[in-house]
Order: sequence, then structure tokens, then C-alpha cells
Amino acid sequence: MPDPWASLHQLLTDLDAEIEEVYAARGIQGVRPRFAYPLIRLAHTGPLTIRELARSLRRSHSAISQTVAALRTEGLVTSEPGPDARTRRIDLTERGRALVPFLEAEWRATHAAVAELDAEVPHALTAAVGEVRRALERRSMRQRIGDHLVEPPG
Amino acid sequence: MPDPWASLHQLLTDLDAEIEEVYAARGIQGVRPRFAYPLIRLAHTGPLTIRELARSLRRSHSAISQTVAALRTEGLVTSEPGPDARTRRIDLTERGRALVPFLEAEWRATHAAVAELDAEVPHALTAAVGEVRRALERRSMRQRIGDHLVEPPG
DNA sequence: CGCTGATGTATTAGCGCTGTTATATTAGCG
DNA sequence: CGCTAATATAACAGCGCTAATACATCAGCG
Repeated sequence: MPDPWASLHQLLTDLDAEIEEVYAARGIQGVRPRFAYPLIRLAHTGPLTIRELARSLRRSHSAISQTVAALRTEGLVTSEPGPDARTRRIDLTERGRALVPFLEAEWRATHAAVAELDAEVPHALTAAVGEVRRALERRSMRQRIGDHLVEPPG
Repeated sequence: MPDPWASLHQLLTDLDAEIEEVYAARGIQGVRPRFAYPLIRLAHTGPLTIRELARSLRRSHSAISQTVAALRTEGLVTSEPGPDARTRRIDLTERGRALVPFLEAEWRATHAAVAELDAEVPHALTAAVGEVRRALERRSMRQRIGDHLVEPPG
């Protein structure tokens, strides 16, 4: 028996793998799943700096800097010095922009699939996650575990 | 907006972090969360080979080999050549064995906390995961996404 | 009897995902 | 000039995986 949320972890891993398959089926090369959201975001907002993009995606600027470096390597974005020469404007290349319609379609389809799934089962996963989050705000997992912790003598 | 299961991912990450806090609160050093299950398993089964342990924990033998190497570095297990010189018997050291009662207590407490959580919310997470799994066996995520995929013209 | 090739086991290199901290660079600003 | 802000990069942490390698074993064959 693995840890209590191993099945949850496995589910996530499997879902991610299936997204990759959707990409592969479309013959999309060199686009890792983590690339999709930055690209979609940039398509909507126009050029952003690293920090703006990071805030927008709720990641650290360091993490985004690394992702953007990878995107640049794949020729999906450019990074031009901005009006303030400290900042750089991250913008889509033609190739990056061309990808966005599909990525967005996949994004919407995935959301729809999740919604379908939630409606199909008695215990909707999305609802469960939200409820657990709120329950943990009331009392943390650490506290809950502590309350149940019975240590054997010795 | 992150990907559809970003919140799920975040939840997992947070839960793992809280387990670490429980360890830290007990002053346990050098024991990463991934160490717990191999140690507990070995305590129940006695010495196992890498492959047996891997099967037992449903991990790749490669992953377990690496974990065992880390366990050895921490002085928690030994790895002696077995009767068949192809294999090695992984066994607990004194230090490893001494840890097991606490790790098991934490394990039980965590399960109890999860059960409590499941009972506390309208949509039990554990149930949701199982139901989603079964739903995906009926129709894969890949298919579901494909069915909802509407690509824009161009 | 000894070699050969198939199989099983373990390790290791390299990669994926996530993130962090620390440091260097450069620019803006008072 | 010195402080602050933005970015980039290196090194590291965690989790896992596959594929290649090394080695042992064993069956079969000449």
C-alpha cells in the first residue's frame, strides 16, 4: 500500500500523460505541457515581462524565467529588451502564435472533459478538492495527523 | 488560471509538506517522506530484494534502487549479496528498525486524518478519486478530450 | 565440459515534472 | 554613488520515469 494520496498522485500523472497523447496525436513537437499556459496567456495579454507573466500564472519569477528560456530555445517566444531596459518583453513568435488556437481548444476541451467527469460521478472531484481545501483551512493536516497520532511505547 | 488539476497538484504538494512538518516536529533527521514506505514494508516482510520491494510498493525497480541507495547512505538499510549473487537482500539496520514504530504511527494517523476529512466534507476525496478512475476506464481522458475538442478554423 | 545466448537483477545516466535559494548583471532613481 | 528592482543563471531540492549498462545465472548445444 502506498501513501494515502498515492492514487491521487497516480491519477494526476496519468492525466498529464493523456494530455501529452493529445498533443502527440496532433503531431505537435517540442511543446511540453508546461508550455501551454504561458503561451495562451501571452496570446491574450500581449507581450509581458517575466514578472508580469509570473504573477499572472502564480509562479515564481525564477520558475517562469526558466520556462521562458525553454520556450525561447524552442522558438516559441522572443525576449526583447523593453522600454525599461531592465525588463524584457516576452512575446510570441509566429510559431508560438500558430500553436495557440490548438492549445486553447485543447484547454477548453479538457475543462469540458473534467466537467463531464464531475457530472458523471457521485462525488465530483473538483468539488471534493475545494471542500478539502476549506476543511484544511479550518484545521491543518498537520494538526489532524497530530490528533490521531498514537505512538507505540518504547 | 492554471491547468484544470493545478489545484489538485497544489493540494498534494501541501499535504506532502505537512507530513514533513510532522517528521520535523518529532526531530527526525535525514528521513525523507519517500523513505517511510520502504522501511515499513521491510519491517513487515523481512529482507527483500530490490525487485520484490519494487513490486510490493508498485514502483519501478529503478526508482527503488535509487531510494535504497539513499537509505543505505542514511544508514537505514543494508544491502547484502543474496544466495543468488545476482540479487541483494535489503534489510533494516538498527537505526532503520527503530524508526518504524513512529513511521507506522504516522502512517495510521494520516490515514485516520484522511478518513476524517472524507467524512467531514460532502464530496469525499477518496471516493471521488476512485469514481473518476472507474469513469476513465470506461472512457479515457484522451477520448473525452477528443470528443470535446473543437478546433478553430485556420 | 565449456562456450554462448537468453533471462533476471541491479545500477547508473539522463530526462521529465515541480520548485527553491543565492548570486550576478544591469538599469533606474534619488 | 549607492540603493532598489528586474532579470538571468547556477546549483540544488523533491518526486518519478526509461533506457543503457554491467553482471550473474542457467539452459542448451557442440
